[in-house]
Amino acid sequence: MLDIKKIRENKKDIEKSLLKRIDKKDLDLDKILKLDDQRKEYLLEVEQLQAERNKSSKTKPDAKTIKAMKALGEKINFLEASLFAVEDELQEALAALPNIVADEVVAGGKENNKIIKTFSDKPKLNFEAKNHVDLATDLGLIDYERAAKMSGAGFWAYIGDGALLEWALLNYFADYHRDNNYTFIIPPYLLTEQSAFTSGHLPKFKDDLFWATKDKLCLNATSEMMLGNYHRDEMLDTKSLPLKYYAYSTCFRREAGSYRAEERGMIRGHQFNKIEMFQFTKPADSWTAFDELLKHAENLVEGLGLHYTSVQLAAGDCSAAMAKTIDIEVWIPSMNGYKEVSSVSNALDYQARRGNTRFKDTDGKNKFVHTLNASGLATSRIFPAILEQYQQADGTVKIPEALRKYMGDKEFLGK
RNA sequence: GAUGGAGUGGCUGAGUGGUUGAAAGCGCUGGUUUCGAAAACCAGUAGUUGUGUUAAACGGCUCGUGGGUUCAAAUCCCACCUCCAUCGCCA
Repeated sequence: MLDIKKIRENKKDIEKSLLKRIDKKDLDLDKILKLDDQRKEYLLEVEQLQAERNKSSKTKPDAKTIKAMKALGEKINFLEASLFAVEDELQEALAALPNIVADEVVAGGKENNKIIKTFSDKPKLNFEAKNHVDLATDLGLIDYERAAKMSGAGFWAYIGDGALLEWALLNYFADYHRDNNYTFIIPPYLLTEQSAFTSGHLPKFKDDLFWATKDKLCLNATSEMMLGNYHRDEMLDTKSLPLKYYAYSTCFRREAGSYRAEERGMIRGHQFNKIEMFQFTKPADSWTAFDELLKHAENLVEGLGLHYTSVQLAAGDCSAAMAKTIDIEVWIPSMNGYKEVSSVSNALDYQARRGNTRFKDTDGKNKFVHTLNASGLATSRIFPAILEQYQQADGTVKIPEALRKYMGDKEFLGK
């Protein structure tokens, strides 16, 4: 949610920023300002009448005043109906606007994304390399068939060393964040409609979420949904900022529609595990925090020795709430491409405004915090990347050094 | 799931229709006193929003949330949420 006051003050700048990500025909700030003018007009009128009524309600009024106040009450109700209608319309129009983007974010869609960093090289596989689905199945790490029997397509079960590898990854991530003094949260996995709305996933992603309709709850698609709500309607202690969290949750996504053949296996499933980093900062500190989160996410992938690129997204490819996003994409040889393993984003005050999360600044004014999030990391693409990038000619997979201590010092999968 | 109780300012806690945005205490801030401190005493101390130059001043709204009754609601009515207690159920 953008600040109507800022729209009023910096209309030109905001317009210019928004046009980087949406079409001119979808943008009408003048209409929004006009609605706000109208809102104020009604508000003033209503408040004046209310003041009049309050004055005569201080003491017991006589019969004549009661009659007059009754008429006044009806007038107030009538005006209020108009006021509420305008307020709703304004709210809806404001909610439909995406966030502004940072200056350095370029206009346009995916085609304008820019690689800003490349780590390591593509591994040289001087033999007939297998894809991760075959590797996982041949090595007995993942059971796709029985998972489908139990739960249908789009699910898998980790078994044996596969489960240990998954567990090792999560431990490796969690330990890293713990050592950086982030606070660990294991949130509930089901959330209310209100929370999904606050996190910005409703109404847009309604069909991408799993619903426990009887209880009016939905399964979280990312713990970002929970973390964004964690301090909803709170006044944070200024001294406590920045608040740094990492949360583990299983994530559930309907991913309705069929997958492309290349997205077989665990590249895109209904359920996966992810640790998410999240920060609540003072406005002045959010870009420093952004760099920190990016560094942490990159360190995690680098610690596993995986070849990846960091990509700065163009305005149209960032999700609506985000002012800037950098994706970390890991190399999946069998796909001859890179797949996202982390998305590092700064929402500025866009989410905080929706969630009403504020702090009292040194000047005594209440201000909205800035929120940032970054995966740190999701396992479901790291796992395949490890299998494929670390596969050996004999069909085994070398386990990245950093994970071995979580797997009984095992060196190879399949040996 | 059932029954009962509760939800008031930073905290504790009064308040069942009319100058109550809210007693009192605690806490906090300033002052008096003191070499300094404590104690005591005095004064101040909710949020949000609107008009206004982010002044002064004035106004609206806010006693869990949302509706309703009334000229007037913290106070009466309805629904919901959360917490506590007891009972029931329980992978």
